[in-house]
Amino acid sequence: MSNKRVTSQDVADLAGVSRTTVSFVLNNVEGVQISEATRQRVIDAADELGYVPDAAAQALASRRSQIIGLVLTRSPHHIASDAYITQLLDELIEVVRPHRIRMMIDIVQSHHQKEAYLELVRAKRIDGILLSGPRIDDEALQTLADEKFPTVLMGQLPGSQFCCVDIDNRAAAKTAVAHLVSLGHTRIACITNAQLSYTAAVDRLAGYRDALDEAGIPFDPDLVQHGDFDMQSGYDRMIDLLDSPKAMTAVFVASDTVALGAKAAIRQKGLKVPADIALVGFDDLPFARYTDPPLTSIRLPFAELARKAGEMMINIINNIQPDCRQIILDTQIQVRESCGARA
Amino acid sequence: MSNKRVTSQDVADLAGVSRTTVSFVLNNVEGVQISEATRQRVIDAADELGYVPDAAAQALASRRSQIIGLVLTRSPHHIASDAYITQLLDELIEVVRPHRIRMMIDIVQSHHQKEAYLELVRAKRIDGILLSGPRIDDEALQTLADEKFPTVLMGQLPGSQFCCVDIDNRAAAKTAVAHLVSLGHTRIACITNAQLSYTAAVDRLAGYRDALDEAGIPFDPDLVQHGDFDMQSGYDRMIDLLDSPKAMTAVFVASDTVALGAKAAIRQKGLKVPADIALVGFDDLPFARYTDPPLTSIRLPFAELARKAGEMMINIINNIQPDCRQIILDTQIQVRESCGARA
DNA sequence: TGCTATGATTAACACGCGTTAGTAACGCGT
DNA sequence: ACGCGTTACTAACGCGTGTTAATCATAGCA
Repeated sequence: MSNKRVTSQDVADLAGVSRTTVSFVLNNVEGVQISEATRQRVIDAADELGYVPDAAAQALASRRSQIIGLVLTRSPHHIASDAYITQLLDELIEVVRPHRIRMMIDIVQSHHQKEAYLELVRAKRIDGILLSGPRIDDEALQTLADEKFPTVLMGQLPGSQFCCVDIDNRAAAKTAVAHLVSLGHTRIACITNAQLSYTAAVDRLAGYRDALDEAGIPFDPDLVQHGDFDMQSGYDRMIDLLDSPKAMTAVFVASDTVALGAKAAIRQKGLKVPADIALVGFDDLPFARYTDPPLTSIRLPFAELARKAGEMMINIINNIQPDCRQIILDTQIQVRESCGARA
Repeated sequence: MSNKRVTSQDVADLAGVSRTTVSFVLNNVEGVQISEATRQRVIDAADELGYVPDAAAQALASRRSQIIGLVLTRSPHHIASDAYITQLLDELIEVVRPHRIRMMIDIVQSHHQKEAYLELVRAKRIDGILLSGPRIDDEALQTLADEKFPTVLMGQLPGSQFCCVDIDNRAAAKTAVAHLVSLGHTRIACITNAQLSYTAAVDRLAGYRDALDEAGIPFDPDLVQHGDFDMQSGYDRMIDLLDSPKAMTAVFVASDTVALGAKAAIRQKGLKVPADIALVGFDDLPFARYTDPPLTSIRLPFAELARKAGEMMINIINNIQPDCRQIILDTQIQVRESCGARA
């Protein structure tokens, strides 16, 4: 083990300058004049020694950890079935990489104290926090707001002033259900993606009602069930629906993952999609076009969401006021066979 | 913003002791005697002030960042379709959390220089590195070995002395194919999970051949296609197989993700699973039991793999020699309907 | 009274870097 | 000779913690 660590002093010695000069050159500090000759000498020396600044020392001196925390406030159970997280992660890493920033990830379980991620902030371990799936009852969030800690939400928190990136869940859900209406369905059930403590679930359900209202179809609470992120919940809630006395010819499931479970339940009951029950999902996960039949869904621009969130965060950290604090991206319906449009 | 940061000095002042004593108490330093009275005073003071040690300062002084890097050496394209990563991540975080360790994640693209993650090590940003999907041609790995940097591989690198956690891909694949053989199939095709530069792909293909050999079925290279991690590749390769003049009654696809694509292709051709073509996957991803028909697959103990890897890493970092350097976990076949056993 | 053993605490240095304030050298004009 | 600005650099402090070596009080023992 070559345990001889190379410090900026070593670089300074080799280049025949002071440590300060090395710092100036390597960090491209503005407003400081360095002759081209010395600049090159320093760079060459650093290069020759393979100098890499110590992250901890840099963080301590500069008060920047160069790390952004990605916090997922969901139970592990949910995480495992959420395929889109990898998409987010990948895009985020790409966006922040040019800024020499790394991603630290934490998963906050509901049964642990929700303030767990506050420690990341307190210890100055991260420069900013990216929160996916904010919950209304999250008190730690208020603390972040009070301290003006750089925060970007993926998802919305009604009435808050947080920067956030999201889609218009309500409009998207309305589009999905309106599509079913346009195909002649009037008895349309709904399985939400999650409990209503998640704002996205509330909004998607509202969109469902909007579409019904617009079509003059009365809302029937018995046709609404609440999913819980994973496939099993979709299966269970669909069985509930099919076992109920209420008849239906279509189901809007506000999550592809949950929809997959629902589809299995429909099949279990000996019914066919879309002949007996038309199905529309939400998210357009990669598997949606490969299911049998392919699943009609709302395409969610994951990559763009992540990119926008990352860029917003970078701006905030660099004290650049973003032009807008709330970014709402467009979605599009992806019509396949499960809704019966292409039967 | 309450920008008055609480330092250990503040705690010391409040408790009426020196900063050193605070450090001793809060870190439970062994071999140092502190009276119970002062110990409690310090703890109370820290509590009252809401003291959280500065991570950077701690890292600088202790030479431990308390961060473990998870490095995925795959293209983003593959990442996005790999649902299992979230499972790994989640379990890893749980395992290291009690040790007050965090996870930093990086994705190394093949077209970037592979040594990218070496910077994490050089900057002492991480205490250990967890590498998923090691590639044979990765030179940076040798550097890590030379420096005895704490490294754990998820997957194997034949001939290397690295600590690693993996399953017996070959035996598992053999089991899967043997199952098809036991159902009477003799014309069994194979679609690998990836190109053969990935050791797992090589091993699973070998297992396929093992099963054929044992059954006395001649190996036909025309029945082998190479997948590329995602569903599209499965779809394409399956179309290739079905378009070829070779007949087959079963397919072993060495990845559930790829298998999903293959299944779509079979359906596209107007064939039925398992009546016309029996299908067996690999990984047993969450969606496997919800496809139509449910997919027979090899259950991969993701959670346990992650746990073992995490524990191994913790041990190495703490200089505890692990009892064994290479952990190979068992897998089990999960028989469902796609193979025809439960038709 | 001295002298040692021990238990409790601290002064002081180290970690590696960013950064402010300040210096030294060098023209250039009077 | 002096002043003055500009360019090119550096001494020295601070970031907040871990840790070693030293200090101080106390008690036991002759």
